[in-house]
Parts: sequence; C-alpha cells; structure tokens
Amino acid sequence: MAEQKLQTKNRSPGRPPRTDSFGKASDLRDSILDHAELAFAEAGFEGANLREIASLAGVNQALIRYYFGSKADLFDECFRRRGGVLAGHRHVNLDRLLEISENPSVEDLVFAYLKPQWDMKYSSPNGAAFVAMQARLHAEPEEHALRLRREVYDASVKRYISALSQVLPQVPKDIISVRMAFLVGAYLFMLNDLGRISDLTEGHLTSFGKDEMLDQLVRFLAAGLRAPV
Amino acid sequence: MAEQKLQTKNRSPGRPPRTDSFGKASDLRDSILDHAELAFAEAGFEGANLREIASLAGVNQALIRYYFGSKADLFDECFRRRGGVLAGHRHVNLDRLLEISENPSVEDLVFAYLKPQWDMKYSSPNGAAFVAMQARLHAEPEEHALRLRREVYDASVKRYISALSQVLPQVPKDIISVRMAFLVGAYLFMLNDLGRISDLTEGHLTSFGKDEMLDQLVRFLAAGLRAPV
DNA sequence: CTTGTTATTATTCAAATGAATAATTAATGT
DNA sequence: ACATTAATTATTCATTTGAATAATAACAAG
Repeated sequence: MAEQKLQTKNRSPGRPPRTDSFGKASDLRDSILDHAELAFAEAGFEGANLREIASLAGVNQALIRYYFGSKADLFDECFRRRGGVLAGHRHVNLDRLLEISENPSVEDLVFAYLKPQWDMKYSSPNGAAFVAMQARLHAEPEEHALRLRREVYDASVKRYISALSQVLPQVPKDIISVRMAFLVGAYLFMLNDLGRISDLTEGHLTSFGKDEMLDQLVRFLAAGLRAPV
Repeated sequence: MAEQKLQTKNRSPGRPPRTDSFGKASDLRDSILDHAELAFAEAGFEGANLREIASLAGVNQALIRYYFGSKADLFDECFRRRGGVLAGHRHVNLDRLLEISENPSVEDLVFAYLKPQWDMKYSSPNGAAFVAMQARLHAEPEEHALRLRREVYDASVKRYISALSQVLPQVPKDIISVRMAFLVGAYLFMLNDLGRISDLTEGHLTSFGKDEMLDQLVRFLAAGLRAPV
C-alpha cells in the first residue's frame, strides 16, 4: 500500500518543546489512535501495519509501543474509545425514552438503539472507520474479539432486551433475545455495506437518502420483533 | 499458532507413485483447498499462513503455488468452489417452489434462500468454515471482496428479489431490494455467531435447537419483508 | 528405450513487520 | 543548579512470510 519512503519528520530525538500554553493532553497519542482506527478498518487487525500508522500519524513507531504496548493493545484501545461513547449514547437514549413514557413504541426503541452508530458513521471518516472496524470484529471468530465486544456492549444490549420485553409481552423474553441478535446482524451489515447495496438494486437505491434508509431499517426490524410467535 | 516443527512428509522429491488404480483427480489439490478453507475461516485472508496450510494438508508449500498461483488466487478458488454450489442450491430451491405454486408464501421463499447455507454450516467442519469465511468476506471493504461476492451470488439474489416482489405487490421493488440486504446481513451474522448468542440470552437459548433457530429467523425476516410501507 | 511432461519436494530469496533498545531532549520538582 | 521523570526519535533484531527456483521422480507417448 505505502510504497513511498514515508519518512517520519526528521527531527532530533528527545521531548519536543511545548508550544501551546494549555496542557492539551497528548496530541500525538490521539493522532495515533485516529490513524490506527483508519488502518484497522481498512485492512483488519492482521493487515494493518504499525509502521504505516506511525508514519501517517507523524510519529516514530516506537511511540506506539510507548503509549499502548503491543499491536493488540492498540487495537483494544481504539475499540474501547469509541465503543464506550457509543454504549453511553445508547444508555442515554433509552433513559430519555423511558422518561417520556412507560411504554414507548418498538420503533422508538429500535431507533434509539441504532441512531448513535448511524450518526457516528456519518459524522467523520473516523466514525465510518470505526463502524467498519466493528463489523470486522463481529466476523472474527477469535476469543479475544468476543471478550471485547462483550465488555463494551453487553450491558446496553441487555437493557434494550428488557425494555423490548416489556412493550412486547406477547413475545417470550428468550425469543426477544434471539431477535435482538438478528437486529444487530442486520444493522451492522447494513451500515458497513451501505454503499454497495445499490448493486443489488440496479440503481433504484439512489433515491434513498441515509435518513430514509435508517427509517426503512427501523420499520423492517420493528416488524420482525413484533412477529407473532 | 503452530509452534511445533510441522515438518511435511520427508519424502524424496518427484512425482509419487500412483497407488490407486482409478484416476482420482488430484487428491492433494483438494486437500489444499480444504485446509485453506479452514485457515481462512479461522484467521482471515491476511492471517492465514501458507506454510501452515501446506503442512496440514500434507504437501510442500510450493505445490500450492503450482496449483493455484498466489495466495489471493487460492482464496478465490476456495470461495468459488463452495459458493457456486450454494448459489446452485438456491436456484434449484426457487425453481421447485415456483413449480408448485405461482404464489409461494414469503416464509417459503425466505426458507428456500436460507436453507442451503444453513445445511452447509452443519454438514461438516469445512462447511462451517466456509460460512465463517463468507461472513468475513462481507466485512471486507476491499474491492476484490466485492467483486467475488457479486460474481458468485448476484444472479440468485436478484431472482429472489423478483420472486418476493411478485408475492408482495404492496411493497415497491426497490424497498424489497433494500430489505433483502437486511436479510442477508441478519442471516450471515446469525450463522456465524450462533454459538455466542447464548451470552446475550443468559442461557435461555439452550432450548433452541438449530432447526428452531432457523424457524425463528425465517419468521422474523418474513415479518420484516412484509412490513407496511 | 528415450524423450518430454506432470506432479512433487527441498531449498533459497527478499521483503515486511512487530518488538526492542539506546539515545536524546524537555519539563518538573527540590 | 541539579537530578529525576516523561516524551520522543533513530536504529537494530529476530521472525515470519509469500514467492521463486532448482531438483527429482513417475508417467505417457512415440
């Protein structure tokens, strides 16, 4: 991918002068995370390359090690950073919904769950990268991937399952759980694959904006959740 | 992963004697494909390792090159081998359905589409590996992955979209297309992730056998496809 | 039989890559 | 001022890895 020399700044070693008066907590650390996110999204864990990440982030490769340790640790940190924010948004959204009404609609619940990641995807290239990273993580069979996902998301998913269970008393809770898994699959795939759907639809899709697409998805999933048992 | 010496058979070079009287078309070639399938499923394209594949398949690494060329070519061949079979089954299933009745139920159509891969997953470890490989391929952002998927699956997907469109005249075709994409996402995720769902369900899931799970999925997706517009 | 072709191995090559170390400079506390 | 710590770089190391080549044995054809 990176044929060019990709030399990092040829600055002498040692701590660089603090130009800014504020203590703007480690700029470079964030830069590394940002570029790692992009790299992992594009090439996957194995495919991503520390030299390139370092180079694009404008730092020496050893700095990655200094801040994060191993490549795997870097990956985890990437994931947790945004994953935590995401899970937080989901909690907040659910709280709000339940404040307004005891029995929100299924559509509202689904929307509350999906919206944060949908927004993240369109907020910035890095947001989109994170979505891709996550889709990849879900396809990983590795033990490690599983643990990460659980750590970051399980709590919020369980809350949504409970809430759905309350507004759908006809559907047993274990079935709701399974359907929630279907939901996650559909929306992750969707988010990651969005650009390509137009192939299947022979161009019809151009009429759907991203908001409409989310609407479509919510409608589809809500109907599935409500399906008679 | 493979710490051991993993030496290939220490046989002298040159063509080995043909012990069997039948010309059982290249045993080793198939063995390579089988083990490559397992490796790609477990570790992804980048993560898989030709030396290990060769070793497990009981052949010299150079034989992979002899038969398939590059690693990427090997991957493609793996994918096409089973993907072709799968697409074939889908076509056959659809043909049968349409023979029986002009207007099959949405459930029947969904089932006809899903069943072949479901069976493949449970037919053998290699079948399961292929499913995992495919799930990974869908998470790949690479151009190459996209082309492969299209090559292998597009035709059958389009046929199913048409059939669904006929039995669901209330739903515009472009919406059916989008929903079909949701469907693919949900089922791929499901198939690949099956074992882990029980985490979310806190053990409730043990009561679902694999057939019941497929039933659940079909019900969910059919309801989604039917959702009012 | 001899010659060419096919299938297979052993071995080598060159590049990439994650990790590690040592050097260097700024900041900070005393 | 001085010593310690924090942040950063240049450089080296060891391993892995995909690819390539050369050797060799069985088989097939004439």
